[in-house]
Amino acid sequence: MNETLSQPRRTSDAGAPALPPPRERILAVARDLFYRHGIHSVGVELIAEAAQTNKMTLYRHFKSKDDLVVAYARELAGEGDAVWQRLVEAFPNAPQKRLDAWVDHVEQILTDSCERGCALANAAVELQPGHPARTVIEDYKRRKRDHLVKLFDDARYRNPDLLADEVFLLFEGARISIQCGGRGPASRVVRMLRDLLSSAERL
Amino acid sequence: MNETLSQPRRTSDAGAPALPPPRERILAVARDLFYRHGIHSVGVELIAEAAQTNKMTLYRHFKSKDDLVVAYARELAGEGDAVWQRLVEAFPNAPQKRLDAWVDHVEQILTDSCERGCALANAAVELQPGHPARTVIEDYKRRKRDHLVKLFDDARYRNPDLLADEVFLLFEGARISIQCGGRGPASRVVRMLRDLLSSAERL
DNA sequence: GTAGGACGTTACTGACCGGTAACACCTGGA
DNA sequence: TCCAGGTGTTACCGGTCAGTAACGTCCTAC
Repeated sequence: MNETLSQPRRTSDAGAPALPPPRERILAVARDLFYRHGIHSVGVELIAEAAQTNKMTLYRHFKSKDDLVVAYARELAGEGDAVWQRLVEAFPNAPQKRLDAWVDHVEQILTDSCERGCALANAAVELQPGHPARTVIEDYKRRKRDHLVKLFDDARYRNPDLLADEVFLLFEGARISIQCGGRGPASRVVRMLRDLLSSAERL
Repeated sequence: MNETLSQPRRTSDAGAPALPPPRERILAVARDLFYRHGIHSVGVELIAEAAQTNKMTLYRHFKSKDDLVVAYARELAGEGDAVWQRLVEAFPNAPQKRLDAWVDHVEQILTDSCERGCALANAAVELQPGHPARTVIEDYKRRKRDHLVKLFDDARYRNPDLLADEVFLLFEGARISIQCGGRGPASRVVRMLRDLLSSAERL
């Protein structure tokens, strides 16, 4: 009845790999399952078990499933923002290189790990308008579009706003179309981007 | 106990507006509710009541909710195909006019009634891979892209495939972005389309 | 007018799921 | 040594939802 080691070990004293704290494990698992199967299709119990913990601990860290969903959206948005920050830090005074690096990044996203498109867009589809996570998503998408404008502005394109819209929509369209109809059109989007950027007018 | 007129009248003998048969009412309501609130968020009972009927009748016309979802997807896809068919019939030998009419149609879709983006794309997001409705959606999206290729080919564009991909992705991106972040970028997509088509190379 | 088919009504089942209570356990620190 | 906080375990509640059974009612066609 009295099982030793019923509680997953975090300290690495016994050769067993040290686990991150439960909150991190839960978020990591939620991220994977929400993305792969959708938010509505994944129950909290499944998440807790996959995170090697249980529902009670989950509810000690998140007030509700909706709260977990908000944290999920915030994490994704935070990582997206971090990408931009790293890009700016890596090329603070070389906007063209920054732009090239961003296109490479897009290419990598679209070829690896994009089976189900953009996780935040998918979440927006599943979540009713008014859900607290939706503002997180909408704010992030606006920020992303603004980052693009700045990127093209810094790279001295003539029409950064219009160009940003175009690139933004192409990217969004590529990811949504990957999951309904295959990679056909999306596979050529990187080539389109490069052509578009090389032929667009500059100051 | 014995209510007269408990069954909605279909015959138009008493001034009451004649109702379409139950199956049509159910599909019409499902279409509205699935689109506005998402498939998972709408129960069969709600659909039946909104269609002025009941769950039993619904299950006499559809084997299961999944079956209803498939019919929903098929209806949407069928209407999309009908648009193309009408376009071809209206301008059988005037590809340029056909193209212009299609752009007008896109403009109309994006300005009216697109609050929640593309219903089929949303359904694909909500439905697990392997759901029978997904093949309907994927086939339709592929067909749509092929129609675009033919449209640009008929209009004697130099690179119909690439152009079709570009236009397809812009349109898809516009609709997904409308529901996560507002109409900002999407509001300019029609202008982009016209610019793109007028500046693309022709034979 | 009668038989059959389509529809309405009520009630129910069984499963799932979000969320909570109560209690036992282990660990680290004072 | 003992306390406190974080965690695990079990069991449970209430609600929702897909799907079904049984029966009554109406309309239509013959």
